[in-house]
Amino acid sequence: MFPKLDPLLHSELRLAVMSILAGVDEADFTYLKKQTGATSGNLSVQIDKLTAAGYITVEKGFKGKMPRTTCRITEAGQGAFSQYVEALKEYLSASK
Amino acid sequence: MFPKLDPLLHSELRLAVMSILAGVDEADFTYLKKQTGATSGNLSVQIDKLTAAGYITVEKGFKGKMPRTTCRITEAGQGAFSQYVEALKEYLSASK
DNA sequence: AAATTTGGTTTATATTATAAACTTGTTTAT
DNA sequence: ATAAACAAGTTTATAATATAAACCAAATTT
Repeated sequence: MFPKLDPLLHSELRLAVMSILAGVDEADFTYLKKQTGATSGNLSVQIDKLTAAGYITVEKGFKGKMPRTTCRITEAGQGAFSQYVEALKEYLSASK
Repeated sequence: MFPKLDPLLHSELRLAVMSILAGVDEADFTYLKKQTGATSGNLSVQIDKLTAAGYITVEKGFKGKMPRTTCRITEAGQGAFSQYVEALKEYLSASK
């Protein structure tokens, strides 16, 4: 009745990050930070976890002389996100 | 952009419990346990938290000679659940 | 050239979820 | 009548998670 929710996505900040990345081609660290309102430390850790899971990829480069970390969602990440959304609907609509 | 998700509801088991209670007049401990597949210990703890938050009420009685714990959602609980659902939608549809 | 800002990472702490062990009482079998 | 098994939970311990605080290196500003 209640499907298991992917613990990697059932986290406020990681979900927000995935939600942003799902709708955009790429986004860099500072953009994600601004949009989510997260602290750098928290964001850094959560990005690592999503990367380790293969849900996103991280590319490190420079924008001029400043470091720049760019994130993209992967196919696997898109799939997991969709599945999570579907699973969650079961929880939200069980009352019907 | 991303509203804060009520941490009391952003938990797999508590959300399942609230989801069930939102659609029914009352439900007892064993019913909730069967429907959610949770262990007794986990369920007991999460019910306590929902009770402490005022989201549900617990009534202890007997069914024949056996103890029976009946749970109901409160007005506050209904409200918090609805708000949570609305907030969550922001996360799921940010990609649009 | 000192101070500040940018863009992060690492480490420590607080919170949470979960499971394991225990309790109390009831049925069922011997 | 008594022991064994079961029901319905609670309490306590452990593992996992989230979050914040502290730190670092390089670039920019004053």
